[in-house]
Amino acid sequence: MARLTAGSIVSAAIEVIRRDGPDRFSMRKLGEALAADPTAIYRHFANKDDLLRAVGDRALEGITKSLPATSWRAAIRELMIRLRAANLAQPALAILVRSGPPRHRNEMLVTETTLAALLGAGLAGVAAVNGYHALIELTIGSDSIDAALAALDADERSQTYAVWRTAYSSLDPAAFPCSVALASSLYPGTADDRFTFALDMLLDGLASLVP
Amino acid sequence: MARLTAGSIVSAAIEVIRRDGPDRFSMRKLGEALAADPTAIYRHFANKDDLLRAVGDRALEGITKSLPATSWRAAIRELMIRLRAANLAQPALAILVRSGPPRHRNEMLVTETTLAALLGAGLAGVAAVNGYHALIELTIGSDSIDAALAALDADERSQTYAVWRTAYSSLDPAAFPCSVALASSLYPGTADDRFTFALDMLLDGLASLVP
DNA sequence: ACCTGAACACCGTTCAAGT
DNA sequence: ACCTGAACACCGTTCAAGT
Repeated sequence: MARLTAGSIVSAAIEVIRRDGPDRFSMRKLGEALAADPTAIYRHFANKDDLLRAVGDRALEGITKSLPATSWRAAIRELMIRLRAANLAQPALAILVRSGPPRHRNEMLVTETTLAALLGAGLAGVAAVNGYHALIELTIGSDSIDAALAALDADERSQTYAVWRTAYSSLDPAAFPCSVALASSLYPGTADDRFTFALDMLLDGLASLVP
Repeated sequence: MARLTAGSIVSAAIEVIRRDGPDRFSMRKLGEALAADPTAIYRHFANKDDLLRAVGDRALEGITKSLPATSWRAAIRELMIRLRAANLAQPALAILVRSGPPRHRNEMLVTETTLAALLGAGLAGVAAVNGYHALIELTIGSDSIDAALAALDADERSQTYAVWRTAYSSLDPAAFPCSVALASSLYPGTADDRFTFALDMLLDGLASLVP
């Protein structure tokens, strides 16, 4: 019925993912949301991965705008925090690291902005590239770890953490002394807090490369 | 026919994953490998996730044995490199970070050994816990990024990187100057090299917390 | 040019029935 | 006690046929 375009398909996909969660997203459901046959989507995207990558790029819209200009470090820190937030809001997209070449504008802008900040800090080209890859590995990688729990509401999430802590505290203290002693401290704060700590530690390490 | 046990199911699953790749692993295929009905597996494992977690733990067998005793840093570095290697060898298992409480011995040992090393370095309990989470986020997270390419052979992998570099080098140099200038340097070395660089940077950051 | 609909080749999981 | 087999409720994708 409705004339399909790449843009309208992406918009509908975002809505379905938001409504049903990323695990329950399917081409059949997307077809239903578009009031079109699911297979019509294949005229505009090669396959589901191709579509999800376009959805992912839409989630990065504007991500490199108005970053703090105070320091290279503050700019990168904020960019990675935004990248993480975008990924967690649209999980299972694995923006920027899917197989297949990078083809979308916003993911390219993340790369460009990060490299520019590291070069601006005074890093040599090779060090800047290594730093870029390290930041992406931590940021995108941690998303894939946290995505499942991020989908839960706050209550379920803290219950989950409580169960996990209990698992560590019930271990044999002779074989697992540190785990038992620190069980109640595990999973401190929010997943965002833990990511930010890791990011700051990594940035500390990268800062030591600045001449 | 054959009497099924949890252990024999895990062994058969490892063989099927090794043979067909993790994406093509299914309960039906596992049933065939066991010469049993696929649904019989549900008598021994609650679901596919539960089974894969047990498979993952088998891949961690002995992972904390004979770590370097020279320093806390060397021990953790080696442990994380091994954890990454185990994850990449059995991808899609996301060892240590699946939802559901940690219940398996080897993943518990990774936690215990890491916490012990950080406490031994002189970190306070809270700092040790934050450091542990940071290390796991980077290590397990980077696995999930690299798993797809790790499954390719060396030739296909270097071709893939070449295509990605070309995508960056063909950008408009006015809008993407750093990406174009550094395109040929992107994805340097192996994915293992890039992970090790990131790990060393993170360990540098954590070392600065040692009193 | 664009969309439909049947079809192919699969999934994970449940549950009544068998031995 | 343990396993089978039918069944349910789905998947992604292809391709000949329609408009």
